[in-house]
Amino acid sequence: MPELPEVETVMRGIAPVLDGAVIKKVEVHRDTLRWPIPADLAAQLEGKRVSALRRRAKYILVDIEDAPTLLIHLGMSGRIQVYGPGQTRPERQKHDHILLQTESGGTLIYNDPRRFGAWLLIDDESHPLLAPLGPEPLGNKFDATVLRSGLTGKRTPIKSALLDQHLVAGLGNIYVCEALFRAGIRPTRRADKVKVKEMEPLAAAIRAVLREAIASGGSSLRDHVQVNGELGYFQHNFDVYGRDGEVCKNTGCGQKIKRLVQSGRSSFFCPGCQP
DNA sequence: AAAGTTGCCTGCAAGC
DNA sequence: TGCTTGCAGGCAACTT
Repeated sequence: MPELPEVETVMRGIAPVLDGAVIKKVEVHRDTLRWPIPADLAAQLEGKRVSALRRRAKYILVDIEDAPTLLIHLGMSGRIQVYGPGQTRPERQKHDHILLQTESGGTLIYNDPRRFGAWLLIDDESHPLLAPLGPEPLGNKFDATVLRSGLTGKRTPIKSALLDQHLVAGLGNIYVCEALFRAGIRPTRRADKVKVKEMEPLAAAIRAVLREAIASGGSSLRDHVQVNGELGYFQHNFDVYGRDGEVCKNTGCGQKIKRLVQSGRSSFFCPGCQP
């Protein structure tokens, strides 16, 4: 379920239970996700207080007092559910790999059928997973200039270039398609052929698509202590993603959305609006 | 039952 | 020619 907006939504959703909480118990029921879960995870976290929750690209970072930072990635199918002190949580389900309990009676459950996710302990952002990441698209270091320099000389399709987390961090397959639609750029165009005057609209489209997705995901969670990552995507209706054969939403266009495969991933675009 | 939101790694090709 | 870099494809494991 996770691109940047979904990860942001999950992070906000777990904050009420985790932020400032003291971790009482950590149960690990699998030794490996994408990578081995640190054998000393429980020992490192138990008895420590969570000092902050952050997001970097598609990673959730849980800062712990007097301990390494917990890095969580949801991969393709990672989900997190949290239960407040008063709530009874269900029996452990299939693919519930990690359970975390707080002193105040909160519970966090990590479920991940495909196990492409990650739970790691890191010292700081110089960690090899984080250091090479590009700027946050919603931060002040991302703009048209970043795009321009990042796309120069790239013969790969613009779609692939934007999926590269080293150019800009946090975009995935869905929101790249959505952003390119808004910017009126066909996903197959060579990255270095995207014009300079298209950079600003593209940067703006990326920011807008992500902001709106966060807003819609966040609102769906407002009254839920339970975090369900699916809400982010579920509540959002996309302009092109998954709409192969359906009519373009732009007024007066009337053309049908097309699907194609680039580097093994589906792309969706409007032939009329994305020349 | 084909396709799926993730990212790392490989092997090959292009370019200098 | 040999090195570096970049890119397309494969893969991980399971659900719908």
